[in-house]
Amino acid sequence: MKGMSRTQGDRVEARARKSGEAAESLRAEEELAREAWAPLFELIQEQMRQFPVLAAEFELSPVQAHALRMLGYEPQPMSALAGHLSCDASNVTGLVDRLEGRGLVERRNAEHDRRVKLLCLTEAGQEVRRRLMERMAEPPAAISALSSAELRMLRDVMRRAVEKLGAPGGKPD
Amino acid sequence: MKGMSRTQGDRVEARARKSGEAAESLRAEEELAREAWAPLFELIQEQMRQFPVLAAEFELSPVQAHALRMLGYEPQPMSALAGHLSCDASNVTGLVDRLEGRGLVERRNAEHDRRVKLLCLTEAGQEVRRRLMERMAEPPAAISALSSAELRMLRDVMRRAVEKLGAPGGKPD
DNA sequence: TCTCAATGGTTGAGAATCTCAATTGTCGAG
DNA sequence: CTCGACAATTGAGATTCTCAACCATTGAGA
Repeated sequence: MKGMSRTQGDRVEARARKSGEAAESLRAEEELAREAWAPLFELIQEQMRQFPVLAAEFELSPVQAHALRMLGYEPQPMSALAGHLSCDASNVTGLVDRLEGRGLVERRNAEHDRRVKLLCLTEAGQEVRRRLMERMAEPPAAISALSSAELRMLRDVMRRAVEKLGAPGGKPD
Repeated sequence: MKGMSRTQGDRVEARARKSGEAAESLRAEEELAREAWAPLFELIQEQMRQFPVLAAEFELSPVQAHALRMLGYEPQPMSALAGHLSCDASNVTGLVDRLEGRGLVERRNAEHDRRVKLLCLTEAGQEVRRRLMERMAEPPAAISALSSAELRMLRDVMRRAVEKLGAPGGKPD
């Protein structure tokens, strides 16, 4: 009921050791989390498998699509994009080269620091991104086949879940 | 295995046109599906981002990890793996070369057809796969932070959702 | 039986993606 | 002003990917 943010793992086990019943209950909850995670993970795998196909609809590689998604908000330095993509900075250079070559992205100099280059979408880039995001917002068959009641539950629970992630990118637009 | 992806949209609208009320209800349900999908998609993006890191824990590339996951059941021909990975057959050759080079996978000749080579995990491969799967079954913080009631709902709804996928790989083990 | 199109896998060319190490230009603290 | 830190780039080398061409085998039909 009170779904306070609860950093699990060690802390949970430490508390659990204080009482046999509590320990049992917590282990049950952990098991429950695994059970809930399993089908979710199935869906994720399926989506991961399809993502390259989806990106190809826009003649983008998976990484390019991901990058485009991340560049939707305000201009970001290359290093920030590298962070979002969890990859080396040197990787981003070539990636941006190709996106820039296609006229989807622009490098601009930051006035406060001449080392950094800010990435922003061009008009064309914004348009492609808009269509891409729209396409990605289409729920897959597995989801849209659920009943209204199920959808409502799913929505509410998942909203509460992602709230706890700190929500690095997803609200605007 | 043709175009399952786009089914719902058009068909829903076609049915909707038959009745004003029904149309409204269906549009509402579609909107609901989008609302439920959005936070789910957030989570998926986050997991996709983390997957390479997770695979690296086992010194595997993302594709290798995915392949290992798919090879858990019975021996499969290379073409089947290509299908699971949604990639060209020629791609699988090199991939399997490297996995075989590491002693995780074996090519065996199928007796019923001398063209096909069946892929099976070695002992070492099974062990790595076991640990990999165990690691992937750990729910992320966003999920395990939910309450028991929420987890139960999520589990039940998601189980019903993935049932409709035909479940190509996920039960055994 | 012989032929031949289709199939499973491999090879080679070429592009994109990735990491690591080294480089260049810039910033900021001592 | 100097020096370590930082942003981005470059270059080498590995992996992943697609496409086209290829080889061996299969299965079916003349």
